[in-house]
Amino acid sequence: MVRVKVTRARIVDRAYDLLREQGLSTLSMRRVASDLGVRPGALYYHVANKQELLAVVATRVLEDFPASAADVRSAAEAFRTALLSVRDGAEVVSFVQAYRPEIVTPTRTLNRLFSTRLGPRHADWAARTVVHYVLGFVAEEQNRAELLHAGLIEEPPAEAGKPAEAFMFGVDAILNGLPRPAGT
Amino acid sequence: MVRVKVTRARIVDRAYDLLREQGLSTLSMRRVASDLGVRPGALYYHVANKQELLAVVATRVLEDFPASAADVRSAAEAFRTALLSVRDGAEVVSFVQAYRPEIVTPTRTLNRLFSTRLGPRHADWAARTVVHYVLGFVAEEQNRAELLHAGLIEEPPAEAGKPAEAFMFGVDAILNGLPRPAGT
DNA sequence: ACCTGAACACCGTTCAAGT
DNA sequence: ACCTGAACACCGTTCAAGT
Repeated sequence: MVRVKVTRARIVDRAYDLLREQGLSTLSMRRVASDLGVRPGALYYHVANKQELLAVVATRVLEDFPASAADVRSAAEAFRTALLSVRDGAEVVSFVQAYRPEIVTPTRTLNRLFSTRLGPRHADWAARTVVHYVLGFVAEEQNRAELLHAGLIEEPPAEAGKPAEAFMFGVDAILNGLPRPAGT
Repeated sequence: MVRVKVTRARIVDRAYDLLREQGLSTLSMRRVASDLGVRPGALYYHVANKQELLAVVATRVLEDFPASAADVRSAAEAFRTALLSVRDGAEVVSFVQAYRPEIVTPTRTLNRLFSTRLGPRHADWAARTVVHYVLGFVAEEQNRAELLHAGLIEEPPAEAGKPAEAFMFGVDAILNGLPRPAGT
């Protein structure tokens, strides 16, 4: 690559593109550095470490998530879409959620949506339930895609076809319970 | 360590103990080898690669999950307990779920439990919803614990105190819907 | 202020050669 | 059959020294 001036913004740009196109396994500090035509140590003048870089990248992954989603179903769907816009998006966001929870903006949006009908404690739990479900669902989708891409597996995603339908089934379950409810 | 004969079983034992005590970041092929007093390459005579090893370790993590859970709530709780019995348990199982889904036995147990009141398609989706939720929930718990242990974070788990209660709130939501239901 | 050079302490995996 | 020696192609991070 061309070796222009290295800036924090260019580091993040390159890291984001690397993640989008090649996935988490190719997103290394050394690779970002060499793509920018610079030695690995140079990056540490602009970012504290890899985790901080990942946190900023996660922010970008979630940046076109509509903060003003009208309802929980569409918020969940938009969250999944944002995660799928990048390879290994769920894994990155999942990690960042532990490291810097405030970066996972869908949690706040969901919290607000639930607050209209639940108390603060339950709204918080409900928001986190949806977030955990979405991250778990998409993580499996993407992990399988990566393994398939790496040739370490060959089956198509189990029952294939309609992951969007299976996904929404889970969201609806959280909201309204499973079809034909019955306790325990 | 003592350098007895290396066997597949001893490799798995050491890997499992390493995971339990030190977490995924210390579980390396080289570390397992040196603990067994052997060169890294020797392991590859007994296991194909690290992923296969992780799959076997995941089996052990889930081995005291009671296959005969009586209801979904206690199955979910037992699943979470099994994941928590080892550091980074959720991350390992989450990966293995994409690599070898059949190893994640709670999916089958849940499927069976749901089959008594749902058709096969919905029972499958319902089981996967619970599995995704549990993996997402525990992954956050454990990631935060690891970051805290590494000194990369210092807050206690957000609202602390009762993760078990928050966890069950989510399980109950999936089963019966949120408190005071209301579509979308 | 910003970057290089060079090191430190690691990875997973392969494979000829030894026993 | 099982393991060593040694390599290949990597990691993240630090830090004196240069400009």
